[in-house]
Amino acid sequence: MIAIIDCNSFYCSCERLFRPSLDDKPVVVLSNNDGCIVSRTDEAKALGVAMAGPYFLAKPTIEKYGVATFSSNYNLYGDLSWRVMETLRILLGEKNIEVYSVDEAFLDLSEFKHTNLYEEGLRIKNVVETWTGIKVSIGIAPTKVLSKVANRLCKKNKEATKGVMVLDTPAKISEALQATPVSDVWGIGRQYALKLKEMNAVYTAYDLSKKSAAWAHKNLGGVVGTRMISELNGIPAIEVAKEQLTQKKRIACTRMFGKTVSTITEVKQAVATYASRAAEKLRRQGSAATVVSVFVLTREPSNNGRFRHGNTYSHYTVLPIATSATNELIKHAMALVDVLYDASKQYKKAGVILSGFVPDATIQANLFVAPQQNNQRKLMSTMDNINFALRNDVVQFAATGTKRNWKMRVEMRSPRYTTRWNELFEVK
DNA sequence: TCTGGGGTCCTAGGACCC
DNA sequence: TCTGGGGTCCTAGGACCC
Repeated sequence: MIAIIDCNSFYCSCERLFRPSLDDKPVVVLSNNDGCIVSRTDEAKALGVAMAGPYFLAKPTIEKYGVATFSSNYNLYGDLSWRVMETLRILLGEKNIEVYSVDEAFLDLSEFKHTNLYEEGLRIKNVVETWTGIKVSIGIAPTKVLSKVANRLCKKNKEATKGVMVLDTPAKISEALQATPVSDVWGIGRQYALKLKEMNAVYTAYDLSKKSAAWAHKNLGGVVGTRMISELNGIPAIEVAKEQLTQKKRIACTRMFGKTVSTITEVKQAVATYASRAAEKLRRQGSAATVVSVFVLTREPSNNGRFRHGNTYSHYTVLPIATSATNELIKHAMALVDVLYDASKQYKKAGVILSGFVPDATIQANLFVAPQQNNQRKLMSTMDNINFALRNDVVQFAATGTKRNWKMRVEMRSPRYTTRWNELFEVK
């Protein structure tokens, strides 16, 4: 059996941890740039605050009811996420946990064959909540997709389930599938939901489970679809990952600008900053990149009242020799901006994506690089160490600029209680 | 006026090889 | 002269996830 453990309204729960007075009050957390609502509590939901909706639309409701509102504080959430996952590792053993996202993990429960899984779920939930202060819900079933179904239902009915639901018989599974709209199945997104609706006859997860594998292969993205049918029928087709994927295949740093910008200087400063950030992540995982790509997103005039994204323009460079050096990567990224930039346009967003990774060690062993490149490596690691120790990006490349008009807004961020000494929680 | 960011996997189709 | 069939690798694009 497989469990999915999921933190309830995770970002909001993190904020509540340091503001217990908000425990039964509505709370929302905003995305970067204070653009969208990315987390909301049940109380905020009850007031009609839309999930993933733009902040400015929800603002009247939020102000009317005095909903506590926070900008994203990723340092805080990352640290609390680590505490939750560490608790699970202690309880179940590292090899039985797959950390799926910042607030979710799959657990392989095959070692608990002979115990009462509902009781076991309650126990895990209890320990996590006691040790970390973060409330969680647990769904347990024979497959990942079904555990997600269980998790969703137990969240919808916290009182009766006490936050744990086990689907361990065909009858329970069938009942749960009938109570789940097909659009809420893990793996069915907007496009597929629309397609299934147009095709008629598939409204619930149960309806979908009765479709053939061949049908799903044809209509739901090939093997992805056949796996889905198998999983819904209780036959595992998506393994719990045995080893954590620590090496990313692609590293991106992209941001909306705080306001639209139009000069090439501003675009370049932003892109240089993102390249620096991406390069740091790259070095942290011990990789070097052979592909640098840059994209920019423009602001388009008048959208007729309907939201529309601007157009994106992207371009990439394949490097002759892989590198992890910030200055190298910035240099290539700057050349790409020169290609992409159009003075007649206004820009809302830009991003840098690194890919084509090789282990950084191979660079060291390369006899054909000039000796300066090895000095560069020392410079990079010194920079990373200083920035890590002081936690404030004190050492930077000049190309990233000093004024930074384009920097995103974080107007309502709470203190980084657990990761900055000078923002520690204070007790009188 | 104001709509996030960072990933993954899969498929189709083209280029190239023997 | 005959121009098949199977394999690999790459890229772009589409779908999904939280």
